[in-house]
Amino acid sequence: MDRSIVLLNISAVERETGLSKDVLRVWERRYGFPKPGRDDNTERQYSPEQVAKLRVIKRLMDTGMRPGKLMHQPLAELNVLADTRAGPRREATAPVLERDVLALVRGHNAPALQHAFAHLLMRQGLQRFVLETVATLNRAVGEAWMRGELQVFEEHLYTELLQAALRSAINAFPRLSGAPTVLLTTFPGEQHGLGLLMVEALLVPEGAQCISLGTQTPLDDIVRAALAHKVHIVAVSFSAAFALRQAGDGLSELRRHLPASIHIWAGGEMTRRLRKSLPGVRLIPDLSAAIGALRID
Amino acid sequence: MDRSIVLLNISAVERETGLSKDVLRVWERRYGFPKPGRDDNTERQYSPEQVAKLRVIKRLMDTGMRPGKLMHQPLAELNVLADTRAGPRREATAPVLERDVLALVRGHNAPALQHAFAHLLMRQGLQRFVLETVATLNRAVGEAWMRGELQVFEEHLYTELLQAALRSAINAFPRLSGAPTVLLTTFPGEQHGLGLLMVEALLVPEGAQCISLGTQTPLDDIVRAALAHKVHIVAVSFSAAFALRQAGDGLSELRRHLPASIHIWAGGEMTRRLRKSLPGVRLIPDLSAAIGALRID
DNA sequence: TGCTCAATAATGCCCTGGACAAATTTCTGC
DNA sequence: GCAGAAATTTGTCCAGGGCATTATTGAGCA
Repeated sequence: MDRSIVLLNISAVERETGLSKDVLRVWERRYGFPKPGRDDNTERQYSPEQVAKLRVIKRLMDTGMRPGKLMHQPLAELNVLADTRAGPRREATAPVLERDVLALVRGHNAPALQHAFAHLLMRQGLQRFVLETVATLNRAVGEAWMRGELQVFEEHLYTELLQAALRSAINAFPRLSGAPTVLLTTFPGEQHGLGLLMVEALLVPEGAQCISLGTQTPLDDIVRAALAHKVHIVAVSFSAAFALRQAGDGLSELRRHLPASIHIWAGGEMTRRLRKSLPGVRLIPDLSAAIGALRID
Repeated sequence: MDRSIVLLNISAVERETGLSKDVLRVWERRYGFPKPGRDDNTERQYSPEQVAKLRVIKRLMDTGMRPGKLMHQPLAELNVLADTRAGPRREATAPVLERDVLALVRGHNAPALQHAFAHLLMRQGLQRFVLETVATLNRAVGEAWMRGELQVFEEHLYTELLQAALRSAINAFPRLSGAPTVLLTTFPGEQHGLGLLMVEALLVPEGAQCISLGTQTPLDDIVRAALAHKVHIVAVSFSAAFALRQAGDGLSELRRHLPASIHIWAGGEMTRRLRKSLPGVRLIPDLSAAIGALRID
């Protein structure tokens, strides 16, 4: 009853880390971590420290590392790994912007952050804003988060304000008809919609007509939607965390059920980890590739 | 390997219906439904019909019905129930709008739908648009969906275009400082952000300063965010599907961890089903109540 | 009749421990 | 140095049991 806010049951940990109950239990069995305490009813109670470590582990795994190697390292080691993993630190020239924006995020200065986005957007134009600024900032925010320098709510605020800015800018474009029509969405289980918005922001100025279904559209609904809207391209976005297998299977399914005349694009962080190539699916591991692909397809 | 798109494994059904694997298995054991086929490896394979029925059942349960009663009714019966449950059909006067909008949704006419939203918004103003039009349309869409008259992707398009329209309109308001500051978000597990946007659309014209964290903010991050941003009010939104228990527990936790000077609002469909009152939490079962509450708090 | 409180039933969620397939890594022989 | 086989790692599924909470029913009483 007076359960403290600091202890989470297995469902809560599943929600917060994205690791299924089965995985949490089997890790405990196999690796001895996380080994949560038990409540009166012998049910698992995870501490915030365990959850924090789980989050870092999950994030590292999303970049391709394997759990067996990570599980027993102390949090500090993991953070070092995360740093290394983050790739060579950006040179001292570019990061001014990142540093400033991160400072606003960490300073909880919502109005200034909103203003900064609007300002940059106006100065650079929508496409350049997305390609140069947003892509860089996302990476910086992701890395800061991985290093534990950013709280969840700070990342949420960043994402939310950015989405608002992009949405407004996109809506400001007149909706052209004709040109290629693109259906945008994610698979069930993929909650991150920022990628969709970024693609839309790149394509709309090119004259493409984008129809976004938001996140988590069931596979057969994607098919139905593509046919109903007579789109030329179906673009699906995946964050780094998305399960490789599920993505591959799903994309093959899509390919099998869509007429060959409809192109399929798969974009987002995850696509960089895909080993096998998927016939009939164009990988867009890089945002700038989207514009190029549009001109080809 | 050549798994057809029509058969789903238990994870997929969990994702698509929101019913946990445990629940799916225990229902099968107790009620004999859903009784999926098995693949070569004796793993459950659910048919689309079963999933459709599960969706309807879930939806009915979200309005307070119990599974034992529903499980053995044929789909047709369930749809009748859903109809009844939907409350007295709106009179023949109002539904013109709903009928028109639903027709656009079902006709997959994205440009016209977008235009309709923009038009109504301009004519009515943001607040009236939300209170009168959006609230009504949401109900109509929800009911049509429950009756199986709307596909998932059609509902997605509706939601997405509506959110885009609201977001643009909200952003067009100058951001005032001073006035009460409101933190908006949902609990982990609640993915529906439309409610947040609707509240924001009501409050911003009143001069309130809204800080939205988007959906699914962990509890302690809500607390940290509220303190960091020095907000006066924390507003949490719940769709009908949200687990009553989790909501009650979470709200009590929030209340315990926030200083008494910060008000807590709980809104959304779910709050209509809450039995016990939560001390220190203001229930906003009705959108129009939000504006009133703002003037009091 | 109507109402309160207790007994009973319904329901969701958690647990253990086993099994297996897919993916990855390591080994082996050329 | 490398292809292919063997071993290991890892995620997901399964069965069936238990318990706490919530809803419903029933009994006694005003």
